[in-house]
Amino acid sequence: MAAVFEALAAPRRREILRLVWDRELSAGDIRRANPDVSFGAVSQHLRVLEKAGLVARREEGRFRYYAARRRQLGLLGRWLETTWDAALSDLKTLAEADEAAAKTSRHGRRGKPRVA
Amino acid sequence: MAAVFEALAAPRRREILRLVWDRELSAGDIRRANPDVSFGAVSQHLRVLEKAGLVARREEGRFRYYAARRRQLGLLGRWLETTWDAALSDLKTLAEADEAAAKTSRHGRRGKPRVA
DNA sequence: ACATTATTTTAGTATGTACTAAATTACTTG
DNA sequence: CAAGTAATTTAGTACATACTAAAATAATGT
Repeated sequence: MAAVFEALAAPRRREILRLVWDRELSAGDIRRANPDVSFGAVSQHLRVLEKAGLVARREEGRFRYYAARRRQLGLLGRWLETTWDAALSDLKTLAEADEAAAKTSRHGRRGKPRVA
Repeated sequence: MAAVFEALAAPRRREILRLVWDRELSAGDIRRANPDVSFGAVSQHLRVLEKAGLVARREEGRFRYYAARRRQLGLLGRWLETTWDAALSDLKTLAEADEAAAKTSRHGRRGKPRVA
């Protein structure tokens, strides 16, 4: 359990886990999705996730494919999913409110955008 | 979500959360249950847990009582419970195996104890 | 064999954080 | 009010860790 929480404490690793949640990606794919970080860093994060049992690794030629071990995560996995979904629908709600406001005023929003 | 995982990443905070899981305890009680750490450290941990929404704080006189916010934890809370239960039953299994071994040999165990 | 591609490993650095001791705030009681 | 108790806050330190650059490992293609 300790390893699981330690692994999920880092935002970068949560992002990686989410990235491989419903598709298998190679280490390079994951690097490409995180261009602001070095390949070495990604590789290190993957090792932490793997040791925590959060992702599975499959070797194929010179590629290493990673995928979330959703089955073994059980309730924790489902909690993650609902949390991610909630965050998404919050964004959706904001966007819709924005849309409605723009329509009402018949002008676009001014001032600071609501979402950074 | 970030705050939740960051809070649960520290073993000491997981222990405190577990301590207030099914009873409300004062900061002093929690300190007394963790005699190897200073009161200041406990207080800091409690603040982290509270900011993450994991525990609720109630003031009464000069006491501060803390309790886990189990309701709001939903599936995550249930996952924690099952994990803690699993760890417990592992210990139980070990103890029973030990007991059986002792009975079979009609002597107590020798050598290193199985659980540190 | 050599160059190329994919990934991991290592060494070093910089920031984050768990901790302590001491100062501070606030309630309670003689 | 003064003394004692409960808890928090602050400043400082030691250790953990996220990161980078570069070297190492390994499979593929020419």
